[in-house]
Order: sequence, then C-alpha cells, then structure tokens
Amino acid sequence: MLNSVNPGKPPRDSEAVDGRRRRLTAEDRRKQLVGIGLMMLRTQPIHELSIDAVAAEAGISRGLLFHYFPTKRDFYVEVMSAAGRRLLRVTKPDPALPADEQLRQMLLTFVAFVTRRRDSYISFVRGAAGGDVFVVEVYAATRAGLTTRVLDLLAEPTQEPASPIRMTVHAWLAYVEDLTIEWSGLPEHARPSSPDDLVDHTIAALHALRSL
Amino acid sequence: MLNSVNPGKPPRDSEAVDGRRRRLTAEDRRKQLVGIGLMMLRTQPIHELSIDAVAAEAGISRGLLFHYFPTKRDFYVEVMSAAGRRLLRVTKPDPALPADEQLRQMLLTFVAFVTRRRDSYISFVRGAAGGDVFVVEVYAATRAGLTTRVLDLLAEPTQEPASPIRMTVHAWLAYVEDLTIEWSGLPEHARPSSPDDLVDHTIAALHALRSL
DNA sequence: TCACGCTATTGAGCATTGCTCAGTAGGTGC
DNA sequence: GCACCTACTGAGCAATGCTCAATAGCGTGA
Repeated sequence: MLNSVNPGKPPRDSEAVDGRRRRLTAEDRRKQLVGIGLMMLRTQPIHELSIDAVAAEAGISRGLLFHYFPTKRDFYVEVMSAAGRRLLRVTKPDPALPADEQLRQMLLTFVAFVTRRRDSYISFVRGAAGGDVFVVEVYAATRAGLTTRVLDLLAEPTQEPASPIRMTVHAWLAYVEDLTIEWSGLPEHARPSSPDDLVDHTIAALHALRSL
Repeated sequence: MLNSVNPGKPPRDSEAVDGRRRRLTAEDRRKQLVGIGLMMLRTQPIHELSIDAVAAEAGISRGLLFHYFPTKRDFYVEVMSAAGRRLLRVTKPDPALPADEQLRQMLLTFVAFVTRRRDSYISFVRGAAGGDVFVVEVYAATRAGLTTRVLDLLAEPTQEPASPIRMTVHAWLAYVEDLTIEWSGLPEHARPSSPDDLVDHTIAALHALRSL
C-alpha cells in the first residue's frame, strides 16, 4: 500500500512511467486527484479514503497531495462537492420540454443515476456526512439545488427557506430518495414496479403533498 | 489528551480517585463505556470518537477498551445500536390508546426527541453511516422497526420488505424525518407551525400517500 | 540553445491513533 | 491466608494525517 518503492506493480497512471517526475499544471493535478477521489468513493466510504491510497493511485508522493489540499478534510469536501455537482448536472432536464415533462425526465434520470451507482450514492447521502459539518453542508447544498429546481418547475418561485411549500418539496425529495434507494436495492425481478411507475408514483405523491 | 499521567486535571469519574485501580464487573464497564460513547456522540460525529478520548473520560487505559471491544468499529456499532434502541424505546406509544392516537403520540415524541438533540440525531442518521456497512445496518434496522410499528398501527400486517405499502411507509418516514430536521433547525420564532401542526401535516401526508 | 527562476514535486520525519500482548493486581471462593 | 480468575495496565508497533526543507521539471528570455 506504500507508494515509495512499488516494485512489482505496473505504473498506475501516466505518471513516472520512465522513472522520471512528471510535472502537471496545478489545475490538471487537482482535477486528477478529485477524479481519483470520485472513483474511489464508489467502493469505499469517504472517511476511509486514505491519503496514501489516493497518492499511490495517482503515482505521486503523499506530500504533494497536501500541497494541493491542506487537510484531508479539504480533499474530501472537494470530492463530495464534485459528486454533488455531478448529480445536479446529470439530472438537469431539457428546458425545451414542458415543465411536467422536465420533472418526469429529471426523476427518471435520478432513479437511473441512483440505481447505477447505488453504493456510491449512499456514501454520498449518508457517508457524506459522517456527521462532518462541512460535508453535511455540501449535501444540504445539493439537496437545496434540487429543491429550487423543482419549485421552479412547479411555478412556485418561493425562496424563503422556511416557506411551507419549500419545506414540503424538500422533504418530498427525501421521500423520493428513500423510495429510490430501497427500490434499487431489490434484485431486479423483485421490484414491485418499473422505473416509470416509480416516477409516476412520486409525481402523484408530490401533487398530493402539495395540496394538503 | 493522554490518559496516563493527567497531572493537573480533576478525576474524571469515580475511577481511581485514590490512585488505586477500580475494578468493575464486565457488564458495568461495558455499560459505562457505551454511555460515554452516547454522550460524546452529542458533540462529535461517531468517526471522530477517539478511543483515547473515551478511555480518558472513563479513567481507564486504552488497552482495556480493546479488551471489551476488539476494534473501534465494534465499539461504535455498539454505541450506535444503543442510540437506535433508545429512539425506539422513547417513541414507543402507549398501547392502551386507540391506534390513531398512538400514531400521533409517537410522532409528537419523535419531533420532540429530534428537536431536543438535533445534532446528535443528525449524527445518527447520516454520520451514522459514514458509509460504514455495519452502521448503515444499525440505522436500517431502526428505521425498519419504526416502519413495522406504523404498519401495525395502520392495521397493515404486511411483512414482505418489497410490498408497496411497506415501502411507502418507509419512505414516508424519510419524509417525516427530513421535515422534522429542517423544522427543528429553524430558530423557534421562525418555525412556520407548531409541533402539533407539523404532526397533523405528517399524518395527513401518510393517509394521502397511502391512497395513491 | 542555454541559463535562470518559478513552483510542482519529493521524501524524511513527527505526532496521533488504532491495535497487540505480556504482565500486574483487585476481588472472590476455599 | 492462599490461589485462582480476569479486569486492567502500559510499553510498543504500524498506519496515517501532516510539515518542511530540499530537489528537479518546465517555460522564459537572452
């Protein structure tokens, strides 16, 4: 697991294939490291991301990682943040469609996204935190982004965080998330409905909750 | 932070006030340590619970903690598990009441519980995991316990995990949880409703979701 | 093409912390 | 009072987060 000698293993990256240092721009290196973090997030909770492992994967020294990210926390806040942005990006609906179609599409994408990388997503939602204040914030920001988007699609331009409609939509997203996680955790043949039915259900739920 | 010398500090516990070892029964010691874990959970995420800190708080050596809990994970799974049991115990309704009253009471207690120790609860829900498989299971078991209880109160004795009604109730609990966390996060004067109204809303939501 | 400077990069080393283990000592039964 | 059981200690190891002085790619100007 140490990166210093690494005798038998093949070079992990484009790094140091000829034994010489490879010098990247600061930006490229940061991107590479965050990318590795995202990849490793798939198989392990964020807190078990060891700086050693990341550095080894990138083929660099531990010290360099601390050059870019002063603390481990800085690093994984960055990684979590990238994960959140990716979720928002992936589920962004096509603005050319009518609003209700956008909502459908967004939810379908969300279900597909969670299903495809379920463990990773759970790591994001829960492991996210680990109770860590900073990472909780990243998750909260992502959720808030989704909430705002849904409110827009509902033509409810409410912005105050404490407004009932916003709180309802926010909590409804928790409902959708839980349902999706549970649903995608079932083996395919045991799922009581298709993704489309699932999405239909959540949309119906949204309208029902809204009119309470 | 070391517990070995500890010159100026007052004795932290009933331990070693006279410099002599204090020998507890295995059961008492375990209870004490889990209790300390629960207490510390209030102020810090579970993963940052250091064995050193717990041992110091208990006035014992690090070694002893490992005598009772082979790994750190064993320890905090135990702590989380105790937290889950406490939640279930506290929110257990009075079986003498009619079913809908039991549900009300349970939800009111839940809201009060979360409001009172919000950080601790968030640590449990999210930090819970940290993505750690074992701790996720503890949380899942707690949630499953609540779900079963609600199903009973609804006179829906469904037990298959994949049944639609069970999944709905499970996800509804996520809805309730999110709403409660957000609600209790607002300063008291900014809350858009009383606890009773909040509970009424969630009950209405349950019935609406159920009949979709 | 070559020296120069900026900074990306290294690697030794420190402190903390999870964990092990051989040995010590408090309490209980005979 | 002796002996046994086991709660308990503390030294020490390995892994890991983090620091820092030194090194060496790579772009730039002459």
